[in-house]
Amino acid sequence: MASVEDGALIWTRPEPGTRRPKFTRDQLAAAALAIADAEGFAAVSMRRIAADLGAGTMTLYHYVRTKDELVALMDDAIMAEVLIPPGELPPGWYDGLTAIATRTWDVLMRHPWAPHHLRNAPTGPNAMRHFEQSLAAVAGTGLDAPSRFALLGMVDDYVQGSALRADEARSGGEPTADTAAARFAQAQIATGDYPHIQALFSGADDPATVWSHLTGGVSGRDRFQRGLSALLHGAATRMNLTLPDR
Amino acid sequence: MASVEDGALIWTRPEPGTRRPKFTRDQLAAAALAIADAEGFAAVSMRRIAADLGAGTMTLYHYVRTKDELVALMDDAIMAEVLIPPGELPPGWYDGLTAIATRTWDVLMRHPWAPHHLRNAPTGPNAMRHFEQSLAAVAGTGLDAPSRFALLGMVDDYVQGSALRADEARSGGEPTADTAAARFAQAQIATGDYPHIQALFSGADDPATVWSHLTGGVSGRDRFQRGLSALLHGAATRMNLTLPDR
DNA sequence: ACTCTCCTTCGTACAATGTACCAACTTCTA
DNA sequence: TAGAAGTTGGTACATTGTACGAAGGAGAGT
Repeated sequence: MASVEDGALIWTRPEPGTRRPKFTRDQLAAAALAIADAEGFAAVSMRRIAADLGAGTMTLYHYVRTKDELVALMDDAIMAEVLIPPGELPPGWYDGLTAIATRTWDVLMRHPWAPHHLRNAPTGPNAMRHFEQSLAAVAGTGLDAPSRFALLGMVDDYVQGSALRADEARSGGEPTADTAAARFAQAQIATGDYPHIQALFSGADDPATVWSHLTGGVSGRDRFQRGLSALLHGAATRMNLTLPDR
Repeated sequence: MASVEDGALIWTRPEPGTRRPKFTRDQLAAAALAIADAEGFAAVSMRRIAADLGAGTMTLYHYVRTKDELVALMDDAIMAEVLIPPGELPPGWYDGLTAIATRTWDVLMRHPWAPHHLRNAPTGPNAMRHFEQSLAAVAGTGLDAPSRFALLGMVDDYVQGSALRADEARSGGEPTADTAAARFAQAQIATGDYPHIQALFSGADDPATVWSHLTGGVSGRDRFQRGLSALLHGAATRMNLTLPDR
């Protein structure tokens, strides 16, 4: 797989189209996205995308120089979903950032493989629009540039981390009952070497019960929003920002 | 590549050793870790590890069932670094969590590829010890189990997100001058479609200058700790926790 | 209409990877 | 000294990304 660094980014090269190509880059990205959502990112191979499109494998390389570029296209398509439609950004830094972060989280939950596999994708046009939108949200804070930047970074860190961990939990974390991982954990706890974990799990033998107790029946989305709120309140205190009174 | 799910976890199977094997699992993990640190995770192949160890490729499969298991070993080795030595955990939930999170961040910075590639690794013994240690840190808060769990989750989300983003920034983010990505971003900004980004970058044409201005000359580690502090303060407010007066 | 150009398609081929299979070697036990 | 079983590693195969280059087809110039 070629590096991202050689030559110009895909968005700087015009899409083929002087004659009449069979496909567009958007179609390739859509096909790839569909495969990833349905069967996971690992199922996305050049051969597979081409097959779904009814084309020869090497045809894809007329639209894209490497698979990494195709992944960049996938990333940009997802960033488009993240964008808040023009005019719908709530006023005020707190509500604005909350809206953006929550929407981002929702999108990432729809494409759970994304945070993990699109990590190396270069910044595309939609990622830039997202950044622009984020800056717009904090424009009214009165903060200087470095502080605004830092605030956005903190929020982004938290969103990414949450999405990543939520995916992890879904795909074989503690909740499901009889996985090898769960059995191993049970056995380890039974040794008595982990008193605090043991206390956490006390009162229930069924892992599912324990899990729902630990999460307090709160959905992942609510947990995400609570953490976000804590983070924003903490940041507000440190940066002397006004919180909406509510 | 086999799934993690089939059969028992590697830690439940005894290490070969009834006769006199040439290697130990720890040696495989150490060799793999050395390769990943020196040349990136992509350079870690079974053939390569074996070569470095002076063994035939298939020999590795006597110690490990799949490459995923070897990766699990790598992950567990890193989690060992994350553990705070017994007795050195500072008292108090705030200082305890800060110590654990910071140490974790430091370790992840030493193995920048880790947060990205070890994501699917199953929970091993050292990960459990880490969890136990984290629970110990919040034991004195008086919080109930779900709240303690939520607090740790928030911190973990933030640490993972920060480590991930720090790695991203290092490996070809904005700072470096003349990458294809930087040139693309410059060109986009020049269109005038991104007024807020433009304002952010105003006053300097040199990307490196802009970057150092945006980060305010603060190191990644300091930025991490400030965000962590904001998060912990926000959580303290929401959960009625006592902060150390300082 | 015809040809020439070059845009577009895609079959073949190759290097790299994880790993199944199995033969050979080695070491302990009877 | 045999036999059994633990340990090593060579060969082979399927799967991946993609380089190369031949073939098909649309439009321009005559």
